[in-house]
Amino acid sequence: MGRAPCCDKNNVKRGPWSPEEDAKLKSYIEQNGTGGNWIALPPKIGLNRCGKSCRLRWLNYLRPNIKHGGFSDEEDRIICSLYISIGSRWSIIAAQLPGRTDNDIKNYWNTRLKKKLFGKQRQKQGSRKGKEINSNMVISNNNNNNQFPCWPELPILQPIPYSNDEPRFNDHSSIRKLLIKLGGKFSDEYQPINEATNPQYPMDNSLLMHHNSPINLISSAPIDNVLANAQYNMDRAASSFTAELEHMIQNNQQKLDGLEFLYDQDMLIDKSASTSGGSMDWDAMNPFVFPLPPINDEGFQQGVIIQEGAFDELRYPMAQ
DNA sequence: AATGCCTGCAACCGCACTACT
DNA sequence: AAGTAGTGCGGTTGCAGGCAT
Repeated sequence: MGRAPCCDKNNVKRGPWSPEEDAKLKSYIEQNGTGGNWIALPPKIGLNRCGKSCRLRWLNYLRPNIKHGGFSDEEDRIICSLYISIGSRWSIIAAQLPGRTDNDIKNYWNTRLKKKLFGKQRQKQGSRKGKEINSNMVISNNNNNNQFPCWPELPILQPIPYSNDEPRFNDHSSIRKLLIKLGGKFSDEYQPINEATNPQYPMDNSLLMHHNSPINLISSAPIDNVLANAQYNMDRAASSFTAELEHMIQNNQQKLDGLEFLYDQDMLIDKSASTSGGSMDWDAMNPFVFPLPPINDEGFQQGVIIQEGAFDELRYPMAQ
């Protein structure tokens, strides 16, 4: 027995919103707020819409300070970096991009960035083609031990002016709380790297075990330290991303220029072994568990490092 | 000009989580 | 503790417009 639907789908309007509906919803929320109950909202306004639909319309389109389209290079870079690190957690990625919605970013990634990344983009010469996106991409030269990509410094976000009664995640503290809320993927308190030896070190077990291959996070090996320091569970994101990446790599005999770091590390994708069609061995996937920077009270102060030039192919897909 | 394909985006769907009773 | 309602989220779908043939 499934749960009761939130509304009678046969008796609510669906599909695109009319300007009149938009105006009603916007006007009401601006004056009265959501009242904390989206389900109860449509009848109050006289809208024959599902509450969820109203919420979505407001969040993705009507609320103030929403930006549509025109993603900047910096935003591209942040999206790519965050996707590589945390996967398709669009709400978290959106929290790093003021004015952007998770839906927008998701669409942008699925329709453009992903294709650019893997060279499938049609050679459509838009105005953005010639832009450089590498200016802030740096490789951590002092990270000799593991050559892990790390995060470029992300901009300190200014809160979006917003006065309604919904919780927002534009400040880093809220983001941090949100991340913690996401099932312990981040520890409640950042602990320095040397606390990796602490047996109480918080870590989701699913990161430790995969395919019955235990990963010793307590080891003194630098890579383990890095993993331990990551403090978050990457199993889902890594699985989806690496599966996708594996597929792409299989279909691109040529190395992905600029993404050599995905190949060059000792433990990276074993291309010969990855042709089985099955899932990758977790040990081989570990390199994709890029350490997300510890989230401290200042928010993301450290960033993923994307090798300089790593996203040239985003801009200049493999010419055919 | 007509047709079919492709792309981008808005909106929907269903599940998971949380709060409340 | 269990059930229910509301919310948030990621994945998917459907459609309109652009493009290629």
